[in-house]
Amino acid sequence: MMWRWCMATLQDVARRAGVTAATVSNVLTGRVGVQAATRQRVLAAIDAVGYRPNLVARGLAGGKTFTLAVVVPSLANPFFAEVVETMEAVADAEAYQLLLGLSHGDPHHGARHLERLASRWVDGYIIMGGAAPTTVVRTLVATGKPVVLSVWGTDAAGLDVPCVDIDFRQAGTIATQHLLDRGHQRIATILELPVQFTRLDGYQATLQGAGISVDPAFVRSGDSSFASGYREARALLGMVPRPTAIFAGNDAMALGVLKAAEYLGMAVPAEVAVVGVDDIPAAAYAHPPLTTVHIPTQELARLTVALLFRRMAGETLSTPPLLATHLVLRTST
Amino acid sequence: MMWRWCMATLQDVARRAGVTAATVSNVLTGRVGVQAATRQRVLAAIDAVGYRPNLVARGLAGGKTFTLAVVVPSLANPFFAEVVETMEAVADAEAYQLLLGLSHGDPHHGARHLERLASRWVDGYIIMGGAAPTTVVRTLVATGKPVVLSVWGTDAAGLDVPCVDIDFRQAGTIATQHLLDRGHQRIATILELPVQFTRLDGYQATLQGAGISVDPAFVRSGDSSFASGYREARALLGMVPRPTAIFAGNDAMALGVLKAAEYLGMAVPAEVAVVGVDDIPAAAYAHPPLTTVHIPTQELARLTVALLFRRMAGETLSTPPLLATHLVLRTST
DNA sequence: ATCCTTGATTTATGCGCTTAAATCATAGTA
DNA sequence: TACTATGATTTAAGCGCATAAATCAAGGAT
Repeated sequence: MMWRWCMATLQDVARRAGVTAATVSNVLTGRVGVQAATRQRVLAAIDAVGYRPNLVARGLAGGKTFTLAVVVPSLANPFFAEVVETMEAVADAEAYQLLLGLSHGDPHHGARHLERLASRWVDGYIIMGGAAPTTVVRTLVATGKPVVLSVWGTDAAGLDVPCVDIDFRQAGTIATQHLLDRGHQRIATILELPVQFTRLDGYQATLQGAGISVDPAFVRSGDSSFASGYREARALLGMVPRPTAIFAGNDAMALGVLKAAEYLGMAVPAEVAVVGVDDIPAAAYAHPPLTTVHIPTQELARLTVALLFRRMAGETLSTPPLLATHLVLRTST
Repeated sequence: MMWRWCMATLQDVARRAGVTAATVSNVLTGRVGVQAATRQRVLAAIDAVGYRPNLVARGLAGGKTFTLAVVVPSLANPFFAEVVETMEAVADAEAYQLLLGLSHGDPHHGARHLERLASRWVDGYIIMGGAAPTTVVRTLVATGKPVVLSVWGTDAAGLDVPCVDIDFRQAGTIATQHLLDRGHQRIATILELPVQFTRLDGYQATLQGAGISVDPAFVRSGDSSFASGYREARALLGMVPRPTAIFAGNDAMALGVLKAAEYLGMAVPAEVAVVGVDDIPAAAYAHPPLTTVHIPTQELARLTVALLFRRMAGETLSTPPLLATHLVLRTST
């Protein structure tokens, strides 16, 4: 027989207090009234033996594990790291803990996580950034388990799940409009497609709104990495006529653009203006400090967890409005 | 009665295969031999009903939860984020999942996490960067539960726990020696004390080894943030005579130093050389790209989890040698 | 004094699984 | 043929807790 690290059990407390386990359970849960005197004895016994409820047993008996699953593409991305950080704080305040699942970029990996998480009877699921295939999410939702998606993108529409998301179209609009306001006419963009499609949409609409036709050659595709930002910027800045401003789909790529400009000896923002999206800490330290569209990560995290709790409480809820972004003006534009 | 999201149970499988639950359990665990024919029927039944073992019940019955606790100061720090990322991958390969606990900088908060994690019967604990008070760790260890510390610093010596750590003294030596090699004589440092004490030690020893006396005014104290690096660098670079090189205890502060130099219009590395510690992604994007001492986060994560698994398997192990660091030469020196 | 109501406490059962011990079938030995 | 050893399968018990149902003890109304 495997040895258990002997912690005191309900039985131990009950014996010591001269009552039955059920009574102890009652004072603990408060579901059923207990006389003041016995409650005192029980409480005394509890801290006499140093009793701590066993959440495994409690989970099996009650069907509630006080665990939230958070499935995320990666923590190497500071955006997700920050969001998870805040989610943990919010969950913690409600005595929940997070079971972490990383897809490391492979949705099927995320799917395997979900399967195992289901075996664990987690109380609710948060799935972010396409960390699992939509079909898998659909079947998970079909089981009736509480699920909330976050930064899921466009294909969440068909799903019957609340999805907390950022208004990335607005981000594209804000960034592009800002560059227009600065007097730029030839504005290029580097985006990870199709993920950042809405950003492209905002970009295109804004240009067209200003009566500027979108040059397909000015729309480049990256993979959200610094390296791809650098590579595409090198390409863009070598064109004739070259763009005078670049809107990058995220800050990592924008930093790559800055580096490319530096490499080419082009002054920022004099010769080329750069704007990113995210507002990661490194953006502020960049050279020059990066103008970027701030994404409200904390608000996103808080809202996501809050919705999940409401869903767990039985509410049927719908997708909330997209969270607004705003420009953080620094000196790269 | 609370409703369970009805998943198939062992009973269902057993009924369908015409055997008892124990037999199904036997084919699942493989602990006891099962005849090939019945095994086939059981396996067929399993995927006929779509059975998934219930890890909660399994945990209660078997005392093993396939869960690892990871208690970390913060994910906002990219160092920890990267480590956790790798730990997750390693644990995942062994079918373990991570229960995340963040102390958000307050060890007592970490302690509360540990307490709750104990109630969950997690199979093992990884505690990093002083995310819980040493005394609490000591009592946890005393219960016999598998614990491995990581980047714990000096006060782990008294504890009877393996502690995976980085040779930060070496990091200090490498950085300082590199600056000496570059011909610098007046080398200042910005460190978070007492956490980064060993770095200071390496710094001092190296200077003394070179016959240079350590000027106390050149040793400044920061809090590992960009802002503190900036602030202290402003102070240092205003001194007469001013230092010609600055060794920052981590990259965030080093980036602050770079920014301060830029603000003061001082060329890097011509007028002041800067070296950091960590090798975070942003270091490569900095202006100029930051020379820094690389910390092997992946190796750290892998080794920590590997040790924990060995400890969980019953081995009694001791603290492994400190992990070596190495210089990443970029253009800030 | 009797009955009923109300609230406190206990009894009993089960959550889904593991596992030691018991039972059963089969083949091998004398 | 009877008997034992071997391996497959089942039975039984329990992990620690929650909870519905049963029991018990008072207190209030009649």
